[in-house]
Amino acid sequence: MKRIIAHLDMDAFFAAIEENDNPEFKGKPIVVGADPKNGKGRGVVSTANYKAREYGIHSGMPITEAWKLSENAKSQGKEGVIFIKPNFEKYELVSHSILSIIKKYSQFVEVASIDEFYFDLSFAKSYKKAKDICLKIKKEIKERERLTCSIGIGPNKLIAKIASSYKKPDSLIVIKNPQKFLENLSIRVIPGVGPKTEEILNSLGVFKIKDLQKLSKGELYKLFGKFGLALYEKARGIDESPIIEEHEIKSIGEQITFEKDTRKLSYIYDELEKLCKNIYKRFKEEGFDKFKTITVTVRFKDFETKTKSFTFKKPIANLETLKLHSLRLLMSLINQNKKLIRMIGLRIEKLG
DNA sequence: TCTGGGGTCCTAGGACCC
DNA sequence: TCTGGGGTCCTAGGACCC
Repeated sequence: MKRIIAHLDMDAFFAAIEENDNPEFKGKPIVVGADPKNGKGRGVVSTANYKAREYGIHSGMPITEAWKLSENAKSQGKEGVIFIKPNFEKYELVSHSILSIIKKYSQFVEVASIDEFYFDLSFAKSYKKAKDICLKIKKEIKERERLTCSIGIGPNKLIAKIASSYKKPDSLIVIKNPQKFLENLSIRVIPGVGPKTEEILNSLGVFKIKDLQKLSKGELYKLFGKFGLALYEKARGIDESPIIEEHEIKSIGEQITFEKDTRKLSYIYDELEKLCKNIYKRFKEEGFDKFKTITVTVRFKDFETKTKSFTFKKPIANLETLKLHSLRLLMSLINQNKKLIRMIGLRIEKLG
């Protein structure tokens, strides 16, 4: 049985929602992300709308850099960027609405992130019919939420995913011949190939997927281990991974970057206590009542990042124990050196 | 003035058990 | 002349994704 898989990716999701909610933003460059604080803010761009992308702004970029690009644009008589803090509760509601639309058309849906979904359309039996279904989904999302999305359709999740991002925004692409489709694409479009893997492959003269296809399984295994074997398959458009309808929660964590690097212990303790309380609250809300492992992270001024974790012999259930042990782990990390601290984080795992 | 916050998965060495 | 060997858990770090 040949599968037909679709991947739906919302276009500039957070920014598009904000545009809809604030008609006065229409047609203007918008950045959802950290507060730029006149060029002194800490954090990055979460989503830039397409107008802001024309200024060279993109997600992941330091917010200070986006702010500078906006100032430059203003000095050239162009419109300044509107900076907005993200409202995840709001985006979560829209995400649920999108999911409910997709579920009207497909029984098997995977929520890959707040703005990405995989779904199975094998029952349609042909790419033609699968495409018609996706056109209807796009139309319904447009009518109900006034948002556009890009959809890729192919024989598996890998191809569907690459296809959905091939011609954003507002696209719908069917890939009938994965081999040919992949040939001239950059290795970077393969999920799991990030900056490090790209650099290693580039150094071997591998830039496009057709170059990658020339490396043997053995060579890739030597370079990347288990991931290398997966890469061998991906380069050929092969991917048998299933649609996962329910993702189980494996860990719950939070982190906070301070406005200014500090070593003021009373302040750092207070922040750690807040992390404990928030995480514990979410842990309870998710219906868990036990955890076994605590991991504390400290990022120093120079960005060096250390973690320390501790696993209890028996599962733990109370907030006081979390506070006590996270403080103990934090202290041992802080006492490793005298550097100012930029960020602290806390995560609990082995939930039950 | 660089570099968020929420996650998952993998690796590698050492401990420990049978 | 010998220092097994496989499985699993814990810990720290790193790559990657949105």
